[in-house]
Amino acid sequence: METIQHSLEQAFTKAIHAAFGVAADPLITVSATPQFGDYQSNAAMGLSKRLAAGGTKTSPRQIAEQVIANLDLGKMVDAPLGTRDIAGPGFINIRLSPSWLAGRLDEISRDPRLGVPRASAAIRTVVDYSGPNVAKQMHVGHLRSTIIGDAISRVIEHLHGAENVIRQNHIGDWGTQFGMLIAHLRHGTGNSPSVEGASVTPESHIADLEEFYRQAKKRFDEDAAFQDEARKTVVRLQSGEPAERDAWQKIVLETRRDYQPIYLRLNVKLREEDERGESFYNPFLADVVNHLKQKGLAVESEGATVVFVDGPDKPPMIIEKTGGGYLYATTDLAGVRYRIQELHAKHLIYTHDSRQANHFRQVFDTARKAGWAGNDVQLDYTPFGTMLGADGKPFKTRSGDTVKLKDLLDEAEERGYQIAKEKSGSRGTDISDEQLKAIGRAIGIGAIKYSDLSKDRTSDYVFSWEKMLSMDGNTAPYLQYAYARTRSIQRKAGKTDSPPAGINLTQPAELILAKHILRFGEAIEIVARDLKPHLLCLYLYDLATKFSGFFENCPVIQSEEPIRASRLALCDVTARTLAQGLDLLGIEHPEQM
RNA sequence: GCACUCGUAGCUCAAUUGGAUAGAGCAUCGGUCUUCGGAACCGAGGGUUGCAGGUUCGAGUCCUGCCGAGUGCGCCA
Repeated sequence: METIQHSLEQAFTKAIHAAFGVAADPLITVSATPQFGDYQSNAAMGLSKRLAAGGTKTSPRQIAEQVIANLDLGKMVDAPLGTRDIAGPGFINIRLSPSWLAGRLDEISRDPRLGVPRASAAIRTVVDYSGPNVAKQMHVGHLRSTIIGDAISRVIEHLHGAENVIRQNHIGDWGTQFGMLIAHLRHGTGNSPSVEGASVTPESHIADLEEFYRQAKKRFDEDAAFQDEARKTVVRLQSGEPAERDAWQKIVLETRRDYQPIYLRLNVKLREEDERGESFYNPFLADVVNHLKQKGLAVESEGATVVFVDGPDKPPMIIEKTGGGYLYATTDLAGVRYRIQELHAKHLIYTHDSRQANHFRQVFDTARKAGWAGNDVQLDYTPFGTMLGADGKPFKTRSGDTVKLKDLLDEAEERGYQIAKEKSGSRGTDISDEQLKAIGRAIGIGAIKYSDLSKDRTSDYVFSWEKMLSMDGNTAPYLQYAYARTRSIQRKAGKTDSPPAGINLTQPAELILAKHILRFGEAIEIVARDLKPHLLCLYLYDLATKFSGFFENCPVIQSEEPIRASRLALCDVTARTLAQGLDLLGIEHPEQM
């Protein structure tokens, strides 16, 4: 099923071509205010200029007139457009027919995809996100990448099919820090992590490793001889020495036990098979460097092998260190090549924080010049800002430490549980404690994810429990509540034997809600185009708000048939759209709250 | 020093590849309703979109300069 916007685009493109013999984007957008109708075409002004450049001077309004004279919108409108639909400098306003909208909504109510079209040509996409580090617990620094990357993946899956989206968890399981860690392990400190002790719980393992990491780092920073030893150890590890590899593997396994449960709690789809850590690319790195050398892109400089991406006078990208050893630029280059050549991806997306902007710009630029990423491959870096505390500084614990993700999720679930308990108590309903905990999880985890996803990812955002758990405004609980209300109405209405006789839109609030439901596909397409989940949040918030308006003004259960059936159907499509939207964000939606 | 990102109402955030009169929530103030889930509704005030130019029929959005905040910048990732 096509979106309304796309149908209008086709009709207008045809009309423009018929009138002027040119192909032009009709620039169809949703109208800002109802007085200008539902959609508008903004093409006439630009077209006037374009035709003037070709020697034909025509005013935008005249152009608009000729466009609508050639326009056939069929039953989408009650009457063909006329001069009264041309406004301002040459906007063409389109007011859709209520009966056509009702018929359309009827179709969508029977469509499992709710009017969201599949991509016309499926494109295989790799999404790189999360990327926790070995020997460390996940902390809030990983949160945004993990949930934004997952939401982007889900949306693209919905359009291009799950088989065309490959998640890649580029974990930090390789690199210089392992030289430090292994060297520190070998020298012994009296505080070595008990990486072999089966009697030790996974949690305490990780806690030990973190302390161990701190000690190793301290020693590395203070002791020049130790630094040298660490560098040599990395080289031995990277050339596959068994002793080093053994120590390394133990550390990796311990870390994995920490982050997989976190993904499950976050309702994030990353699994162990999505893992392609830095170590995975180890066998390809020498070849990557050789290839770049052969292409003349990589050169020796001050003992290292580098690519002067920005010219000889600017700091280069280092791909091999003095004395051997590769860096994360080399690994990412190998990743680009692997994803294109082996995974056959045509679209690579990297969801990492904005501090990596320069890094990815250099990697992409080099991958293009090296010939790995051709013109048929799209490379996207989708950066995001920092999570801030109420004080406007990076989010930390009161003592100034980074917040562990596990602790954050514990608190979210507890706060969600308290809300669920309080609300159910005030309503006097009978819900088991187990159910309350499940609802509390949905609320708490949903709130954390939604408060992040609902903001434009490029800017920093302020973390606030109070705001994200509010029942008012653009929050997860508000949307979850709206969903629960739709389901509550349906439950109260009981089973209706007769299938809905069709949807009728008579009240303004019904029409407003219906029009918005019909835009779901457009919203999803925009999210996929801009890779910005907050636009989906915005759509869902508007949907919930418009449902609320409908709910206030249009009695459902108390209405007479056939209005009752029509409104129940409206509730049902609303519910399913909310549910589908929240699913695409990876946020749960309990049947009752 | 160079580069990138950002600057919108008191606060937190929107504004569909440049479109018409810049919108929500919170907070503030005023009002309404014997409720299909009060976790309600209606209304008001609040803006020179950091500043100054420029491009355009049209700029919060694009360009230049300045101010302010953040981030990155040869052997960590």
